[in-house]
Amino acid sequence: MQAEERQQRIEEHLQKVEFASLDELAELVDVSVSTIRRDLDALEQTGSVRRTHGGARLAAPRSEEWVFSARDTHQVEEKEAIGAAAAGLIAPGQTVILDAGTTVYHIAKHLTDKKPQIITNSLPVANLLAGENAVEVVVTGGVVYHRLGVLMGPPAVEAFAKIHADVAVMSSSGITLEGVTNSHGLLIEIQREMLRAAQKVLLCMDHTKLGRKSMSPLCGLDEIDVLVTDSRAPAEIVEAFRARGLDVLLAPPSSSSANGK
Amino acid sequence: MQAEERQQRIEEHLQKVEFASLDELAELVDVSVSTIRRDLDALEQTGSVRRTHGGARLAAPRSEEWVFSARDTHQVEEKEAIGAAAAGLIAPGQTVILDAGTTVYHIAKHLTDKKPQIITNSLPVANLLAGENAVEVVVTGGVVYHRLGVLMGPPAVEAFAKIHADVAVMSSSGITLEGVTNSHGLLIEIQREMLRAAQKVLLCMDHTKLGRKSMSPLCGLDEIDVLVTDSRAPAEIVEAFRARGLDVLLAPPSSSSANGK
DNA sequence: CATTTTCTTGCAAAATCTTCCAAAATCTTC
DNA sequence: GAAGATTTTGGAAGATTTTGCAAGAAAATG
Repeated sequence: MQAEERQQRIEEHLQKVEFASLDELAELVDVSVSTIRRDLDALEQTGSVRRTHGGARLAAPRSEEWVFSARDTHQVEEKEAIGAAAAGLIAPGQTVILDAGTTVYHIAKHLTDKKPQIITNSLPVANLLAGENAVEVVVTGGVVYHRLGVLMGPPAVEAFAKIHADVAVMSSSGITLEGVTNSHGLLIEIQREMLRAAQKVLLCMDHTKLGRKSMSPLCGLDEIDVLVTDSRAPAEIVEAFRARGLDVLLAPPSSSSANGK
Repeated sequence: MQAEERQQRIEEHLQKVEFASLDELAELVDVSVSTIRRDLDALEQTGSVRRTHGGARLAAPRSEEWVFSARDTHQVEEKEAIGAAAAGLIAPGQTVILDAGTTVYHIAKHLTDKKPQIITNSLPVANLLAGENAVEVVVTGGVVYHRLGVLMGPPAVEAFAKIHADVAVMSSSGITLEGVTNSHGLLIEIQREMLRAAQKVLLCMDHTKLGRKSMSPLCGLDEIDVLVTDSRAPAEIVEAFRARGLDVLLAPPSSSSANGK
């Protein structure tokens, strides 16, 4: 069996079981544990799998960007770094649209100093910022989509249709040279209104989303002003985007963090 | 089993039972108590779990982290009792308007069995019910009022103006024979629309609010269908309301309570 | 205040990781 | 095809981490 085939099988297996031990994987593809170690190292480089002691776990179960959970453990460091970097692009007092999605949630945490006016359709974000009284939060109406905490439906669309904002901070589940795509079709309409309402658009996504294409097309690259991603983004993809005139900001690994074990 | 998988299982278990002893957890994942201790320390670092003597509990039991829960140390038992009693007046599948305010929040907790459709302008309520997928939650738009998590302003008013509901569950800060009053002037307009939209109106308030009058008049007694209060309500006031044709429901002290402490 | 339970700390055994090397497989080049 | 170079694989030795246990400290219980 080829190395690639093996790694693909490992990845597929992890899709099912979420966690697996080295022995389990070694038996699955019938090679030694040493080889499994090397395969997992390779898979970790691409970001799809994370090593643990004695085994490995899936880096991103499901199409997680929209599955909101306070204890989201996937690419947390990257998202934190993206959050800090993206917040640096917001000027104090600006009117900011915040999309739903876990990456944007991390950005929201860094915005309190800027005393912004926030408009959002994300319950978790509204929740997070509602306690800060330096921040004015406007929530769109809509039906709550279970698990995600996103407000959807006509009221949400209309709310964005009526307003104007300085910046929109958005995320999606894929971007290629052909444009930006999102896995969640029902959100597309709302996101289009966000794009329209904002003067400047920041698209924030961790490196695993680069080069990926998902179900529904959202917009072209020309509608994005800055793509904010983390420093593990493959250099050639970043270059390709830059060549197309897209401004790409690579968030440096969190040096600010103090919680490093 | 890997450390990470173990910790995830512990967390999931705590999601269900809220509290667990060390022995219970040790048996669940089949390791020694020492290891459980270390796992819990790790989980506590991430903030998802809180250690106690002899066990652990969920760090954030639901999202009670709302600011208002801090001031909500008053008449909690009464509010719980009112919550259970008022929930009994709601039929399965009904469309229910939920007001903001701590008393109504307690009612929301008892509604999940009824599979209702909820319309609310309260972020804490939306938050609480967003996780339940038997419940459909519609949120009005609006500006978040700090501390309370209420959505206010024209979008909130309009949202209620456009709809119709079977029941409105409301609260206010005072009721006398002259009518219902509320201390928060900005909410009055929204509450008037709730009254108008609903076919049946439940007014829920603990006994300390009876006979009190506060700043802004909201409506007359004839617009209320049932007043739900706790059993410590003064008998003569209750009689007076009943004499005026108002239906008064006295919630019995919570016999159901098992969460001592 | 005595008893029981739980917590901390230190340590040794077990499991796992890293690094290195030789055998096997694959690829070049002729 | 064959000889040599390169890559991949499996395994072993030593370093590192994790685990379970035990003794004394601290806390809860009545």
